[in-house]
Amino acid sequence: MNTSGRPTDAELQILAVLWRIEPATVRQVHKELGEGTAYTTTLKTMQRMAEKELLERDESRRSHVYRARSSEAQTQGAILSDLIDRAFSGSAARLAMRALSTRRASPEEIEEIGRLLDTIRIESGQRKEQSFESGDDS
Amino acid sequence: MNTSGRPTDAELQILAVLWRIEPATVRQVHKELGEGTAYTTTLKTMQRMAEKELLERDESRRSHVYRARSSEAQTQGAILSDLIDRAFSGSAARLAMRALSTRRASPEEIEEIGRLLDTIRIESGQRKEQSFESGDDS
DNA sequence: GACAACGTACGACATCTGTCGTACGTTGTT
DNA sequence: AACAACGTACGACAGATGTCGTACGTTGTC
Repeated sequence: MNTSGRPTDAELQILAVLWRIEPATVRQVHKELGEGTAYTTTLKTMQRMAEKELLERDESRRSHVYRARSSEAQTQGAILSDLIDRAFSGSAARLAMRALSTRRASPEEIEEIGRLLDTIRIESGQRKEQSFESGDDS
Repeated sequence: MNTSGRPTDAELQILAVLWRIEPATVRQVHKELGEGTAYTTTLKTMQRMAEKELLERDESRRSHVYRARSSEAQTQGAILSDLIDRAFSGSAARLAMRALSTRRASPEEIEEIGRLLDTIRIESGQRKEQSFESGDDS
């Protein structure tokens, strides 16, 4: 069974669509997926996802309307957190570097990451100053 | 079926061990995994991995000796590349930032990523200069 | 040589996944 | 009213996965 509530391949594919057009009906999602499979396949998967609490659905209309229960960020974070523990010895940085080394990012994105790093430095800097400046140690 | 040759949970768990102590016998791997499952479970999984070409084994000794066919870096890269496409619209940077925002990294690691960013900047800078600085084309 | 240890090879399962086909009810159109 | 469209609910399946138990051969030890 899945270690966490991690979505399967088919589920993630559906979530990716919902992250773009949410909420949506099965028909809409199926259309977005390119209709490479039978409509009932998408339907079934979304129903199972609703059972698993991955999606929530509004049955007030004839065509039920679905939306993800967790935000895109939360889901991505959960997937990554799981992966970080299982394949990167618990180090988010290792995963990040591996991703950046494996797939090229645009200069704009590189700068964006640089800014994120600055933010993180400041955040942990707050804490750091206390043990840095003060000459005491332990 | 798996989109790519992505290892499953149990397989990744075994790979993680091999990345630390390679090569290794089933017995060793099983021990490292904490023996939470039957020995034959680990054996079977490793045999299946060998069939799938995820592992290669040396049968010259009584206790077969296994090792990963792809390096840790390659495997991690493959897993991430797949995930980048399926959940991050193809952007490695998005994935990296999500990881860094979700799980805290140490100051040392932050600096390490900073240096990686510099390297990437230089690499793409090489190419850039030509279309940037020089007014001529050749 | 007899017997316990240890290793591999297999066969078997229960689940989970991805996929459909079919049944059946609701809406909308003539 | 009659019928085509459209939607959901289900049952079914094949394949992959995670787990074992059992069978059987090899290695050491008394």
